[in-house]
Amino acid sequence: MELHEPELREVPVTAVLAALADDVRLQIVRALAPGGEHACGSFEFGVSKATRSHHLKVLREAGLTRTRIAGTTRYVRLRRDELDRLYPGLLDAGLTAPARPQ
Amino acid sequence: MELHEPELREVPVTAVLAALADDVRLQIVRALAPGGEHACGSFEFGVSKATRSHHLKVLREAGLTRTRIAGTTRYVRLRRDELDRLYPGLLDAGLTAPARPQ
DNA sequence: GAGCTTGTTCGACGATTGTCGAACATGGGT
DNA sequence: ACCCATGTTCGACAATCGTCGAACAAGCTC
Repeated sequence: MELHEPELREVPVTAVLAALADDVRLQIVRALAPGGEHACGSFEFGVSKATRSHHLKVLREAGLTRTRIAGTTRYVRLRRDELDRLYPGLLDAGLTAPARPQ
Repeated sequence: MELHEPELREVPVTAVLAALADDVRLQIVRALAPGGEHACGSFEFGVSKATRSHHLKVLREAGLTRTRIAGTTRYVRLRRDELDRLYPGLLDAGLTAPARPQ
């Protein structure tokens, strides 16, 4: 299985921003933010697993996450260091903002 | 004429991010970034004026810009201070990144 | 008032996006 | 070998988005 994990600097900024501009994906990023690996199946955000798989693909191809395959499960982690180096503050903007206004 | 210019904290982060996740709008923001007011018509980015008007509306309703009406022309400016206070680093991420990778 | 300039609004269109169930692939267990 | 668990991929669908030309609105100038 080939996983497409682009270099962050090769991803257009608009693609990174677009990847973060979705509620479900932002929830995934929030869950990933404290660090460590999470199994894909551990994300329970009220969408089907097809949809979840789609969102994880968007995040990965935008250079936001990295995925490790172990047997049948896949572990995802945030590329925080790279993100913070290339776009300092961007991640924090999405993380610290209230999920919903007010 | 009523212009809808929401409080920034009342705008979902995803809306702010989505507003920035477009090439034309990012070019507008870049042009606005140095400061000062720009007439709407001063943006020449290869789109029709209908499309430009649409993008400026998206930016305004996402809380990114403020518009002053003077006669038949409208002057737009970036809400930089508010943006930087609420989402430090977010604007810079979009501004400092190369328009196109490489 | 006539005409020009600036900008918005109104369909319309094609493309993209988020969502799902179903089918498929893969790698354990027993 | 068979089943089960974990994920991906494949249509399909509705909704949203970016785009345009045409029509409209409002204000300036002569």
